[in-house]
Amino acid sequence: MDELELNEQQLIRRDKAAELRGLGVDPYPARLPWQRTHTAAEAIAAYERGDLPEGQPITLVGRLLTLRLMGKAAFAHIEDGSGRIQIYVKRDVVGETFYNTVFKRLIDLGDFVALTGAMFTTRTGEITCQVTEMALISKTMNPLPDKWHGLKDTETRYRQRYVDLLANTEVRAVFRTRARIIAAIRRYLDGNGFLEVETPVLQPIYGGAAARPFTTFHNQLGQELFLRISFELYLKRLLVGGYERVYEIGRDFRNEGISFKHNPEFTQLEFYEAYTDYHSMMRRVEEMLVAIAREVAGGLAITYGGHEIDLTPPWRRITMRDAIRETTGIDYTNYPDVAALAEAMRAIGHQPEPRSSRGKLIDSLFSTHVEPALIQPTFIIDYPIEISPLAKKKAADPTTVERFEYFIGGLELGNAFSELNDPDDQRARFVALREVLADDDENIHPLDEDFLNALSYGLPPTGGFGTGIDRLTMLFTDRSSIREVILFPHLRSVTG
RNA sequence: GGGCCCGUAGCUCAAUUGGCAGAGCAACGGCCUUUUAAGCCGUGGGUUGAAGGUUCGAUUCCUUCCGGGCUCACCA
Repeated sequence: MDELELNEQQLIRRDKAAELRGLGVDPYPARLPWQRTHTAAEAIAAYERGDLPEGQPITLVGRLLTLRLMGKAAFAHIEDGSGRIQIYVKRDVVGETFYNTVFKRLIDLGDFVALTGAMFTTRTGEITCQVTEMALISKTMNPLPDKWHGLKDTETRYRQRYVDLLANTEVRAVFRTRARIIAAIRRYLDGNGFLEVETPVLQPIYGGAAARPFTTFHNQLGQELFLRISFELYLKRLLVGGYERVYEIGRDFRNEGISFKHNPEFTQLEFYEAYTDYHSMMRRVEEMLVAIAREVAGGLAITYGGHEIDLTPPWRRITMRDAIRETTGIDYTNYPDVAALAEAMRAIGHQPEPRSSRGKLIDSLFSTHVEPALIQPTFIIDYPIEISPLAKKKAADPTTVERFEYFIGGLELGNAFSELNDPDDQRARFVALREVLADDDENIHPLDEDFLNALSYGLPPTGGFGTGIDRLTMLFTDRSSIREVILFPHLRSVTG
């Protein structure tokens, strides 16, 4: 550690560690001096139940968080994984040498301690452990953030999440909720006959979404590989293989801009169900979200961004055409060519990107004027075919596909289709897409011949669905940025 | 990538029109045996993100760079 530049407080703590060693106290002992008998929460609950009579010794462990030193006695709070508990340390009880030298001078806020003592209630009514013996079990070399304000600096919170977590209990709660959401999803899908599977993260050909991939290289094979941008094409192969219901929860990687709702790697849930279509998928999504909400929100009413949201099914279903017509007055079916639609958009003050396809214009109209207002749960159904190459056409209208996205709190949360299972149509769509993309983008998607081959062996009529776990977590924890629900969000590396 | 905003002590934040860089918590020394944002007395702690410029004088104004936030673009 030669080149470490230590500040005053770090130097003092190192001196204290050295002094402890001089006294024969290891600041990082290999094991606890006493076996822990209770967590903080268990000790308080047991005392409240009357299971811990006055004087019965217990052993607690935890991090020292606050200290109120009053001469020959002190109150403090320690915190373990279950919560906080107050402790009371009296010089007469723990001994003068320990109290004056170790406790008062050499143990700091932030240090981990073990202690034995008995429970009692203070004059002000707080359940407290009166310490008879205490030992340092791990020394902290940095001061903790402000005990009242916590750690606020956004950059430090993300770069040093461990400090954020230890200082801000509400941040720990967010990631507990995230885990409960994922557990609820698994429980729901497992309980409904879905098989959890794992498909390749490293793929020779990427597909299933319109995103730029990260590329990597297998040295021994001399092969370029892509980090997956979706699971879709692999999961549908599994339905060809005979599984009727499959799902995967895992990481997707997209080499694109970062925003409050985009992280380069994010967690996705996709599930596919044979012998259904997008209408059944809507009912499944409602049912699954209800299961999650009951689990993590205790009911179907949640608050997001100051809005009261009611998740009670059935949710509103409206076609993209009607949704756009309702808010902008533009019925895009009246403008079959790109130029006319762009002109109509300019007439309402919208400035369309010059070289957009018709599908992109419609999408842009939608995301600008409709999406932000979709606060209550809403299915937007029936999308333009140009922006939906993996969805089945509507029988009555070949310009439109059987697809929905669902929105809650103004957030786009997920996407689903009646899966396109005609191999020839699928090939035609891939080819058309390639031409569109090659036109305005260097990002040319390779044709996945093996996927087309799989379709040629027969994919049953299938409903498929994908949703972002990170955004779901934003919804259920009322966070406005995806970085608040990813433990270690991607940040630019610090160079200078 | 574009636009706007931000970066001051370990943490949270001040600093008037360009005029001696401060407070609370934390730290250090002392008093205090039921406190809880404990209290009281005292002390130390700064490359004001970095580099350059303007000026008698820059935390403050200008330029470039680094990092972050919001936003736009991108995201079938």
